[in-house]
Amino acid sequence: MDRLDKKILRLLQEDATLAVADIAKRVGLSTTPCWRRIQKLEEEGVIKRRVAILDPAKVNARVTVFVSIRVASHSAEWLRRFSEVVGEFPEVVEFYRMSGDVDYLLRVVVPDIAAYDAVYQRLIQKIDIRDVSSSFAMEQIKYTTQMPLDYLVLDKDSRES
Amino acid sequence: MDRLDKKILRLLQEDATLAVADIAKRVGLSTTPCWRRIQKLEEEGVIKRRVAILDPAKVNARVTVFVSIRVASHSAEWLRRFSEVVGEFPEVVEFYRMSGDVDYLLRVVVPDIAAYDAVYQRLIQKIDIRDVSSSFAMEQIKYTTQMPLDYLVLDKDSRES
DNA sequence: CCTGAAATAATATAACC
DNA sequence: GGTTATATTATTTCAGG
Repeated sequence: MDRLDKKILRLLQEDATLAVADIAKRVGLSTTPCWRRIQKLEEEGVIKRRVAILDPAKVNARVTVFVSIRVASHSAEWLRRFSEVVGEFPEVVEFYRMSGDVDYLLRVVVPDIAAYDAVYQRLIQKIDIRDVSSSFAMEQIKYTTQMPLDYLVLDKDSRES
Repeated sequence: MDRLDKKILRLLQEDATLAVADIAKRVGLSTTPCWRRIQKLEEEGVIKRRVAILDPAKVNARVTVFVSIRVASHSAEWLRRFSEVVGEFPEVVEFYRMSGDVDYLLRVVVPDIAAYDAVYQRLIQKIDIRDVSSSFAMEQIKYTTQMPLDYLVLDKDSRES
């Protein structure tokens, strides 16, 4: 991964509809080698996918709730089951295992508080949780899918990881 | 927005590289009307953009930190300034104004704890914050950009909002 | 608003230096 | 890495239901 790959990634994180020829121009390459780089980045899994980003408000997903969870059990089996259950909820868009006070943190997306309560009820019914605390977001001030590329380690010989 | 638009959105949220002809087939349309629907969804802003999703680990953005912030001032001017500053940090990928105990919540993405500390220092140097609390994620168990479409309100006459 | 055909323009992909 | 073909797709147009 070198400087040019980084530039390409930056562009594709911004706008994945850019034509390869456009990207090539901006990066200072001709289209074929640029295309080959993009292929490689996809094969290596650096680029995982290309997706459409929707406007949450326009699909009635206006409210974000952060759900802090403290659990009873800490077994691997319990976590497996928990992950499975959470995976079934399309309203849960992010799910982290945390250090410290809270064991897990969920970001849940719903149209309103009532819908959140329904999700909450379904969730605690499916799985045993010791303690749940919900925090509501009033406003999403920033949201991006763009990873910071400032920490990328560049290499002359594009290695995989 | 009708049932077919919803299907289209579902597909494009999954994979934005699908050819219009493919989508059309899966949705049960021929390509021209399907293409027109996609155009319309873009014009209406339901589809905001198409982006490449990178593997955080492969671009050295392995660590997620949630930063809870309590502020000194609650003025609109302060928030404007705060938003501006936060916007300059590519490491801050999500930023919410919260209700309740915490005023703001940030999701910060960095390679490691040391890098987080550097971000933290830069941040509190640029802006006056009363209280900051950082929680580290040990593992990202789920992350998706797909909004749940179960709450979409369908209409015979595709209206804008 | 839909189907389907058909023509054109843009782009991706492949072959070759 | 570049240039030049070729194959796919997107995009537009048209006739008709």
